[in-house]
Amino acid sequence: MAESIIGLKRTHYCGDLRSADIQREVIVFGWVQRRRDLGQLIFVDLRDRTGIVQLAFDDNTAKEIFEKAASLRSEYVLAARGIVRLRSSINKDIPTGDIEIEVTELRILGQSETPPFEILNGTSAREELRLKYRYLDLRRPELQNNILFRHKVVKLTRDYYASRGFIEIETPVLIKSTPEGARDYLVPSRLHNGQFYALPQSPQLYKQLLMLSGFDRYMQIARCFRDEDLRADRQPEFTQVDLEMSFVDVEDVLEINEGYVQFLFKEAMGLDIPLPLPRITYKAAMERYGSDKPDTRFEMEITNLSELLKETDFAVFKAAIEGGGSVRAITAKGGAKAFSRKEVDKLTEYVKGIGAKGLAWIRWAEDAPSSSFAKFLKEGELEAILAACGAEKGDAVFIIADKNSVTLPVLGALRLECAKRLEIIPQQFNFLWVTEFPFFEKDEESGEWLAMHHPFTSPLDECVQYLDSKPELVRAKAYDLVLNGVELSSGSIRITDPALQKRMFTALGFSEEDAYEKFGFLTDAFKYGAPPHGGMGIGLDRLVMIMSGSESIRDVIAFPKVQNASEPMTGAPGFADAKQLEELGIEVKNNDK
RNA sequence: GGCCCGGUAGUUCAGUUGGUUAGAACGCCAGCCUGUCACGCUGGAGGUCGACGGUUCGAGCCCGUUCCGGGUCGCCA
Repeated sequence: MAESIIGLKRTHYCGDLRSADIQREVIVFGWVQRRRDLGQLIFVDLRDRTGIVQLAFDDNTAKEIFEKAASLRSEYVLAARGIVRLRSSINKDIPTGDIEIEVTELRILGQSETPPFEILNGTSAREELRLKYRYLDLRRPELQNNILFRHKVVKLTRDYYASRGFIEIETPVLIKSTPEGARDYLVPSRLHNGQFYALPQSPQLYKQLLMLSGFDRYMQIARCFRDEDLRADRQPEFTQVDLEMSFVDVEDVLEINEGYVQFLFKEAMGLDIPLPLPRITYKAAMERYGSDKPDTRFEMEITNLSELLKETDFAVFKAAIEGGGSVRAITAKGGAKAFSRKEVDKLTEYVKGIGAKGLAWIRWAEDAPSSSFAKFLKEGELEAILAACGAEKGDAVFIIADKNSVTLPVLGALRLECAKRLEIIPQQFNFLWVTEFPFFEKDEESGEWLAMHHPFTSPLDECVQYLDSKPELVRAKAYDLVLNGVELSSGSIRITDPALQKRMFTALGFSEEDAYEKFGFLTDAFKYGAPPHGGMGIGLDRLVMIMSGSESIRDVIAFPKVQNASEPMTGAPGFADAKQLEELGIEVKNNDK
């Protein structure tokens, strides 16, 4: 039977008590972490969100309280009143380790069955089980600290942007579906059978309209939804720090957000992030790192060997170069030893899995380098390759020859893979702005030009001339903020000139009717005085994940979803009952419960 | 949708070449124990080996199908 809390008011959190509190009468609440019963002496570790304090029961304890203490089990919820005293043997491992509470009143506020797994840091219970009992897993200090840390980040975020004149405004969650980009989550309409709302992939259009309304600087901690497959750093619903500013260009947006990064890391972690943050153009990022989100915590940059090898006889290299592609390489320092022939075979399988036809390699372990292709080379070519790559004895060189759309991303991925295996990535926070993204992206299948960002992204002023003639040359006022190889944030300056917007839609292959049907409310709005504006959205879950050193985005979300987008605790999604479906005018196959 | 890894006691795992009654640790239950702090000691309970089917005299182990979880590629303007 649970006892009443009436008459008891907490004086302290468990983890806050210190030797300064000795002799003080305190009341604490918490969960039983562990009971150590020595017969005539019982110790109970009581846990709340601040930490653990030891309750002591001995021959001074009233018989009735002592017996109650003996009946305690793991995860019982207790109220304890008592006097703080010095421990006779001190535990240096915890902050409250020099004191304990001599209990004078004990109430069991809630009993507990034996939990399905032990609630300990570094628990070995598998995640599937922990997610089913998420409320128990969240009792573990590890996860609890993540959630508390997230709260701190959110609060600092609001503080920072509010202090810079940003206004927090909520935008709708039930919106009109726009058939662009990711798959929308749809919500059926009861009042309009057969019609659907969409959940926002981002508040993009609303925040632009707020700029037109004159709010000038907007921010929102916004929930966003994308019905796509999950990853370790991707959830179907996630949180963005969503921002938009009027009367700005690229520089202004980068500047205010650099300030945020510096403020946040200083206040939340005591770290100094030097400004300005480094920048790289999309083109340079692809050439040097084979990625539009390079991890700059280590070097291993890509070397282009095409010029050097343009006269080569080796058919694989020759074909790539003559076909308009390239031969490029990365050099893994110390890789000759780390990557045995067997390991190289694994890497070969790895690159084949991501689109390469094969992997050419050089291992320079002993006196003479061995390689997979030396026999096809002319005299001196191998040496020239090694020199161009800056390779020395002990290194391994990996070469991909193919179209640029293969060589670069494959080497980019291989670069990361090698760095992980070599364990050369230092624990630090490397920010990087990637700027001047291409505006268009050619769809490999259809050959059509698609917008790489959304169609309201403004082109760079000097690129506007190529809009109709050479789309491949058009670069956008679009920028990403990358942290340790993770895309944290994406943003752009938007188009505000209706005429330019029209050209944009045309270039993207929208008919005038199509464009009006989908985005008419926005283009109409732009007729009534649109200030220049731009903004970005910062992935809050990813940010907190990296700051807290978590391996998965699930570790910084209170109730995350698993890979098939279900939620193990509640079992969502679920079937709807027939009446609901009927009201919505929906017929469902397989609606078996 | 493809590929890779995993599923054996409440939990984490071991389980030999297919062979008697499937083991260990932690947890749980009971008893003992006055300074523990991962307390200790003694004893005990606890199993649909994810599910279904097949091969076999015999399957945790081999084969097939399937379910569940994780990672990844596709996908994510």
